[in-house]
Amino acid sequence: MGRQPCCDKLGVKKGPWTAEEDKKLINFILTNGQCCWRAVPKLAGLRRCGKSCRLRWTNYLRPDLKRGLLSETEEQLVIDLHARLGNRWSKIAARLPGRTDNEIKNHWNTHIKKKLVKMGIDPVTHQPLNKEAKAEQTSSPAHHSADNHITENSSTTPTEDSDLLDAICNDEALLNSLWLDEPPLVDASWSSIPAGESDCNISSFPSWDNCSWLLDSQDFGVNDFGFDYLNDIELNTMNTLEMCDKTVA
DNA sequence: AACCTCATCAACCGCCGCCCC
DNA sequence: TGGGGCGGCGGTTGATGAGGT
Repeated sequence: MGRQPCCDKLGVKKGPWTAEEDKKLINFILTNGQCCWRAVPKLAGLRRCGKSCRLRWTNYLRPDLKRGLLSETEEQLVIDLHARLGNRWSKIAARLPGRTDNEIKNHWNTHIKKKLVKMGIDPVTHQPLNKEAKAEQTSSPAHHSADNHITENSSTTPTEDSDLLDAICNDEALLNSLWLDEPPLVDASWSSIPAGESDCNISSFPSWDNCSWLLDSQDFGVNDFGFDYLNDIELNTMNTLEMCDKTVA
């Protein structure tokens, strides 16, 4: 029936990734860049599906990922974007540098949904759950009521956060662009590497000269520390650096 | 200490749309 | 132009840990 599976199921490993597999995948992408995910498992020596490799990389190993809970500003932004875009997690994630669609989706399902219900807002429609809201429904778009509720219930939000959110929410050009396939509005993490620091042969990546920290500290994203830390790490990771260099060479 | 329940999140599955031939 | 291949997306699952009894 239907289409063929994305990869040969025989001999394809599933389940959680091991550190060894992560290393192989990182090394391969450092060397070759992101290309032809289907071929990656074979070339990288992994018994994994190409999709699995892509997912592992984009959701966990990518160096520009933030880890940890979403900040209040990010959460508010997710709520507002969801009110306008619905479950288009990738579109929403594109507006939150360092966050993945999977992460946002998970956070939505585990935290924000409950939060909204607690606030009396339907997380699907962003309309008030009580009936008196029905009149309002006819006169105002979904995002307006959601905005109002969120604003009313976020008295603890710092002023600058509100300003940022307002600026984003009121920027019609930005919102319109969400429907287009424009590049992210803000994604400094890939472009913040000062010129000259990157000797890497992967032009679209930030500097990977000091990448080997990743092999030992994969549970953290670059943004947990800021890029400056890379220089400090360099001194402490010379041994693993050598390993990385050998692999690249 | 042992068991149970719930929450979290990494990973998988299947569908869709784009691109190329 | 349509069929196949591939990447990407969103929904869902299941392993694991935390908290409660």
